[in-house]
Amino acid sequence: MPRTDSLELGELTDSMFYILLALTTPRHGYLVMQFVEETTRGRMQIGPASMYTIIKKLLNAELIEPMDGDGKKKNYRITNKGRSILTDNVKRRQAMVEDACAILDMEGSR
Amino acid sequence: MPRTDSLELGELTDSMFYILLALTTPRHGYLVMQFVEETTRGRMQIGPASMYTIIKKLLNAELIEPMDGDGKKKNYRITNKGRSILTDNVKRRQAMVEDACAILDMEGSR
DNA sequence: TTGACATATATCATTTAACGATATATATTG
DNA sequence: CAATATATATCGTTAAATGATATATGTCAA
Repeated sequence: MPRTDSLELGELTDSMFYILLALTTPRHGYLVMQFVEETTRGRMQIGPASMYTIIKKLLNAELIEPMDGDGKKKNYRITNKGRSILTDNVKRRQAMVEDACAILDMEGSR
Repeated sequence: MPRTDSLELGELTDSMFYILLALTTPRHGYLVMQFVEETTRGRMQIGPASMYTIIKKLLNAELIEPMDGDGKKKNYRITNKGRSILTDNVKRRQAMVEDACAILDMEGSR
């Protein structure tokens, strides 16, 4: 991950990927953490340190934007730029699975 | 990725994933670099620094093992443990794509 | 034959990513 | 009222990737 900022290349880490996915619906940080744990059925979980660190980074890169915010909760949602990068990354990951399936004996990508 | 060693959790980074995939056929480092660039059609490339750093790590974790070695070339191949972790990681990545497709409007995972 | 380029391996130092630990504050509920 | 859940935030550390660099051999064309 290092040496070059992954976002500058449009590459999302796994954590960024799921956080962006969560923010296709407006949510605040705590809900995002829950979303990730639920939709991955516990496969992946993101704690507060990672959460808020990454939120800050995604805001900075304008892949998400702040919204209204009810009380002290801060809501965010994905931007068009964010959505575009997210779909690119879905395709990139899909390609990885297909590459692997072609080389291993595994049946197609689903 | 930090804080906890990804290999101890059986999680492969993208680079490790492709290097393991390359070593389903015995190859030496330089060929692995070429393999990655070719099978990803340039999408991903791994330079020598990453290559040999990761090879060392995969050897250490016994996901790959050394072979014969012709002259100064050092050949490696995936172990059973490595293959098992690789297929787990294909499934994990497939699940990510499916999670994303279910939430975005994208058509199924292929 | 010599200079350029490809092949092949290796290490160091740096940057970025993830995250455990910890702190703070409010809301809920038993 | 105390415990737990909700909610956000930062610091310091560990791990991952890699640019730069070094070395050595092989190949091939001018």
